[in-house]
Amino acid sequence: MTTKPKWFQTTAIDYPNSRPHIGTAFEKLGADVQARYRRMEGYDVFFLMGNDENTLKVADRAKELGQDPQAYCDDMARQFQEVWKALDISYDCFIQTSHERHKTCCRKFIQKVYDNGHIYKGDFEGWFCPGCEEFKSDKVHAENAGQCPNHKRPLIRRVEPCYYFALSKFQEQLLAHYERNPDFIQPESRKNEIVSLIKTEGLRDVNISRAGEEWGIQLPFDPAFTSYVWFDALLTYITGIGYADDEALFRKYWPADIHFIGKDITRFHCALWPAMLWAAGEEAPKQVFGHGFVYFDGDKVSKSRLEELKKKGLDYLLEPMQIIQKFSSEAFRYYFLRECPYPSDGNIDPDQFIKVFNNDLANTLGNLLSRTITIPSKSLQGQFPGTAGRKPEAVAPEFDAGKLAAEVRSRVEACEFSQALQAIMTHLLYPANKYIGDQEPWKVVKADANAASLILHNVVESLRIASILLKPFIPRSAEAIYKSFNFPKPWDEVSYADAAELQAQPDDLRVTAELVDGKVKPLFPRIV
RNA sequence: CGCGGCGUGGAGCAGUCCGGUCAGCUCGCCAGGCUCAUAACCUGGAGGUCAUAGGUUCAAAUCCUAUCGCCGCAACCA
Repeated sequence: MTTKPKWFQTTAIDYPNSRPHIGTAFEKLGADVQARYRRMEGYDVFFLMGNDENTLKVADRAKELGQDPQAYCDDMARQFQEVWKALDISYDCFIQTSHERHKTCCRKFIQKVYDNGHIYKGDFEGWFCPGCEEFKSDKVHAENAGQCPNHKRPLIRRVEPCYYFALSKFQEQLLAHYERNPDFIQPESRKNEIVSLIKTEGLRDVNISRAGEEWGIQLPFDPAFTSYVWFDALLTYITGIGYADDEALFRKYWPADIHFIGKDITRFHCALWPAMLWAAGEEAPKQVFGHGFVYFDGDKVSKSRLEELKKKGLDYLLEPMQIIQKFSSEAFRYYFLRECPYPSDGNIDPDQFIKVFNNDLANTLGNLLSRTITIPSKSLQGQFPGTAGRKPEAVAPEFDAGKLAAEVRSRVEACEFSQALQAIMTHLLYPANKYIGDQEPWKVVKADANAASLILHNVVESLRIASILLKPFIPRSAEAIYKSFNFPKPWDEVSYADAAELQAQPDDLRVTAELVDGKVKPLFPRIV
């Protein structure tokens, strides 16, 4: 019995005070490609997602709507998962931080950190707004002439007892960790950012308690306080794999292989989180990946921008569910993965969306499938005679399946999804379209059916390779392409190794796709 | 001097880490070919001082310095 290597990955947990938007979807998409790729490569994958509910904003939002906070959270969690499922995000577990399972985990963890002597009681002094009932930073105080920007009332100096996590103690250990594990923070620009932040500003101890709040997790050693959101939010990464209730599962999957996060929360994941884990006697995660953001036409999507888009009828582009309904989940996935370089920022643009879809998916990939199938289905009884046992030929002299598979593989592992897709297009699918045009099988078939069959065989092989390489990106379409022919290897068992060489098949190839009038239904109907 | 990113033919980008094989890709435009295919496909063409100015080098989009312009984060928006 061989044991599969494990792969544990997470995405950032989201605040459910509004519906999932385009940016959160972007994060899940990249993570999903990684998870699907790892599964294909034989990893035992655990893909964790969830919602971060123990924040006052959530409680406030529920109150606004006249709902019980828990009911509100559960409903939002349902809505989030609805979107993720529609997008084919293949998560294994969805955590809600307001659920008891998570709270048990937090208490156990926080108690451990406390017992290990990394939490101490002190005082917090700062500028407090009675209207907001919260402390404001010195910067807010300075920039607003001592007034609360929301309430336009003077901020008052206030001191209250609190608990601190001794983050500063871990500063040197963190810097040493980054040094020893150069891949811990990806991409590299994020790492430079965090290192210089720590070196110039230093790490201060963090106030991890909030007083007098009902919504949240009580500190196990002092129920008068609830936990600061970050101190509980990060713990979802271990809750989901059984930190408090399934030791074996936890030991199997921890440490995480990769945490996908937005670049804005890098410091929490790269500094606070490893320190917390060490404080509780656990290992730090192996890697934190800070992806870029999605902008609309080069700008951030602000409230005012949203109003403007609504007037133009383009606001649907910000609502994942509406894009999926208007186009398809595959179109959605492809656009973002192709157009937005995951490590850096990307753009959503309605015209570009249609261009990318039509060019890559409709004209190149979908059309290639159509033109490959029509000749055998109309002239050769759906067969490709003479192909049994024959090793297909490359569609271009410079095409090298092994090289392409290796490139796509390394791009995917580095989360450079747009480059992976570009490589598939440039090295495989564009040449395949050119090949079929140059060889003119529609003419050849009139004189020599077998010769035409062999030409098309080479194109079918390109489609087979493309479908496998594209499987993590557009799983449904890739499957449809693969299953358009009688390849003996089951779809669920293909891996990138199967795409790394031109393969002979035992039997003559045959069209197995559903046909109407001798033609396949367009896989990606052009958007006009 | 808070931190980070970007500036490449009309548009959007890749290439920059590890200088030469680089000026590449998609769209758009012009001309032609083809007709198997989703009015799809293929070929050719026009169009670029690789932001600017210096420097290093036999050689710079690529390395160094400075300048200009745009953007993001910095404040619980991923």
